[in-house]
Amino acid sequence: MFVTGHNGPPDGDPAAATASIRDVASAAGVSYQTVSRVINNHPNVSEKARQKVNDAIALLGYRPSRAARALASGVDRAVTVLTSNNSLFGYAETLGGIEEAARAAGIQVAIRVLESDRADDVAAAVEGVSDPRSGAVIVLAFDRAGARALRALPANVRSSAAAESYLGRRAPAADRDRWAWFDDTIAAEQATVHLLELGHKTVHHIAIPSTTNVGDRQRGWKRALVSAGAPVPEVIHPHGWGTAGAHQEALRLLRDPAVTAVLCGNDDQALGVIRAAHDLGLRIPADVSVVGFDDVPAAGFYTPALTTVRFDFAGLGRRAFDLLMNSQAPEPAPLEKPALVVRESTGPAPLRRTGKTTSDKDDR
Amino acid sequence: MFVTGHNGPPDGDPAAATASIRDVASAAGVSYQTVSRVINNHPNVSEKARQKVNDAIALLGYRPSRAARALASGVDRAVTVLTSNNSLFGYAETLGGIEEAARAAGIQVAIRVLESDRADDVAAAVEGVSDPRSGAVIVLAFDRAGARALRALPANVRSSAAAESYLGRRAPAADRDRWAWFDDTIAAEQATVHLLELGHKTVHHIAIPSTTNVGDRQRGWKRALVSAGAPVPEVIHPHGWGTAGAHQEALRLLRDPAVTAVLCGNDDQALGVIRAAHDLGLRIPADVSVVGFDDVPAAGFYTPALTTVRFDFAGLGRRAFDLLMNSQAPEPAPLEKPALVVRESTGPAPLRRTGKTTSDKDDR
DNA sequence: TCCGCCGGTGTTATCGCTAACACTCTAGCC
DNA sequence: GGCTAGAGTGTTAGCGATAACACCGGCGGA
Repeated sequence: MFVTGHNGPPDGDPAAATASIRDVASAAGVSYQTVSRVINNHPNVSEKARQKVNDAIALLGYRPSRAARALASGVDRAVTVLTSNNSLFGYAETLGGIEEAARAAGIQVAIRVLESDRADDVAAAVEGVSDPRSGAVIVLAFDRAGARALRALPANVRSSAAAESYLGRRAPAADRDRWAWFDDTIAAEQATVHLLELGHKTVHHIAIPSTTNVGDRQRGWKRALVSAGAPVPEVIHPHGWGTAGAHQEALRLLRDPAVTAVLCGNDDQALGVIRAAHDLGLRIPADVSVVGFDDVPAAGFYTPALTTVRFDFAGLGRRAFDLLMNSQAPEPAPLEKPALVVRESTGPAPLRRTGKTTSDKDDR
Repeated sequence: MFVTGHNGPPDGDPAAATASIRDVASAAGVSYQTVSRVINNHPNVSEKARQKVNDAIALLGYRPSRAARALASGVDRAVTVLTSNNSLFGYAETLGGIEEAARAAGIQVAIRVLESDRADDVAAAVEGVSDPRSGAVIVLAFDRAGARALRALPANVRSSAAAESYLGRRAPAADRDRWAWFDDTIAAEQATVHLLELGHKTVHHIAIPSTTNVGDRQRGWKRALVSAGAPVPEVIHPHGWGTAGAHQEALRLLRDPAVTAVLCGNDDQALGVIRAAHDLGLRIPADVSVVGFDDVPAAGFYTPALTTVRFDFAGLGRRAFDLLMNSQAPEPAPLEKPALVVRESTGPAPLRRTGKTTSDKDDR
């Protein structure tokens, strides 16, 4: 059926073969360069020719070869997302946002996961995506591994970053355009203020592993405390991002009757705290208030329903993609501001905390 | 520095350019075909030549061009994962398993999400991945959209499928080798038996949207009931996979004092049921037992901790990849069997259910 | 001793497309 | 009327690799 190419199936059924640009050209009665112009939307093509070519394309079921395109132009129309744990809600949603935007733009999305934040793993991942011919890269810099990868990325690969807060303080101004991020500090501050306004003397903070030594959430939390004249307790750093670590730490933390409000680094941690409170016989929010971050879909159905900060992760992903492709655009893709969602897990500070721990004075 | 190619940066800094196979060849003093043989592990290359070529590769920082390879060989070393909702735990984990296996094999992973199970969306997605030159495809057939896409996939694209149960009953035997799946029926049966053995007269079932009219979980659940001589209640079909739909349905279902055990289609739904029980003043497991599916990381920290069926999703992903690439291998990648994890949400059947609904006789 | 096989290597022809340049023709200008 | 500008199209030369084939030498068997 088609004369060019090795696109035909190895055995028989020539109908399944793929048409090349030349087949289209001869069917349309133009040179194959004109076909190339049409599929690339070049301006200087007569309407008549464009029509003929498009008809031929439809007739033959022609599909441009990504490989040939990439080879001839020197760069693939693709973006690789570098991420460390794509099962976490925020990561998965961000990836989804990127994919959505990329799909609309006709650009392929590849993924590459970072095994850990160890130097060799980061280096291997960066090496795997550092070929500028393979297209652009978006780094999910929510954690240390991502932040390191981003730093290690060679300057000659087009890239942008999605992060929960701006990590490029020391970067030149021009580089800022490569970042999509939330104002994490203000979000944390608002959540803390919410608790303070409920009458809590202070707010304890269980943190997620940060990209930096002092995360921006921690900064906002501290700012709220200081400006309210509240004491600033030591930050708790459980192991990892998960529920288990926070649960374990909370089991110790909540024994202290002075602890009446806990701001957690994410919803999973908050769930661990809720469970720890339950284990200790404490009521939420009567004895202790809990706030999370992220607003995972299940958060509204926890018992009690979780007060948390909602992030527009999908929007973040779309914006990161947008920054990559249309840095010229007057306005990058819109991004909802983080918003505190008040549910059941926060309430007025208790006059006096109840629960069995009040009587349990055996712990130090 | 390098003489061939347009790989150099547009302006200056030739050191950043990319070496081509020819540069390597001349540096090693061999023909570029020999270089090709070395990077493709062809057998007939002398150890000496191989050594020289590898040295030159390291020296020049040579990296093969994926595009050129794909163009010349006719097929890209890539696999595209077709998935409908990559934020759900099982999907994300499976994707992670695929990525892990693909990374080890040096194969790129791309993703393409299915917007919905509407015919046009499915067709568009399938169209987007049906170019055999773009590499293989793995379909996540956990839902109707995935199952439809898999059916619509042309025979000439290499593909495999990951599913929660085997959907290819009517497929020819050879096609079965393309499937990675769990024995969902047995898993559901075991979970149901667990509840029956606790003394529950029957088990109600809240289902997730199935790929087929009668899901395999439903089949296993029914089998257990029938063989125990227990009545088979009508299956509840909430809207979607989420917590909200299950919560809403459970609010109605649990009003019936005869309902003492609920088997949910996934952990999110189970959370909705737990919350509904709480809303109705019912205790779990004293009044009603709840079982989920998936064992999401948070399940062990719900209040009460959820009894659920654990699935090895990452293993499923690895196996799906394995089936695609090494169908020759004597043994596909190992896959853990689904396993019931008993925690706090299941307990002996109540003699008589308590809770305010017992007195609330206003509902029909 | 001659032949043929085969390990090891080089040569040639594509793969399907884009980019740069060349060419033709018409319209608009002085 | 001659000239130029520019729209519209065709021609040519790669992009960086793979595959098929050709070639060359040494070895073992007849």
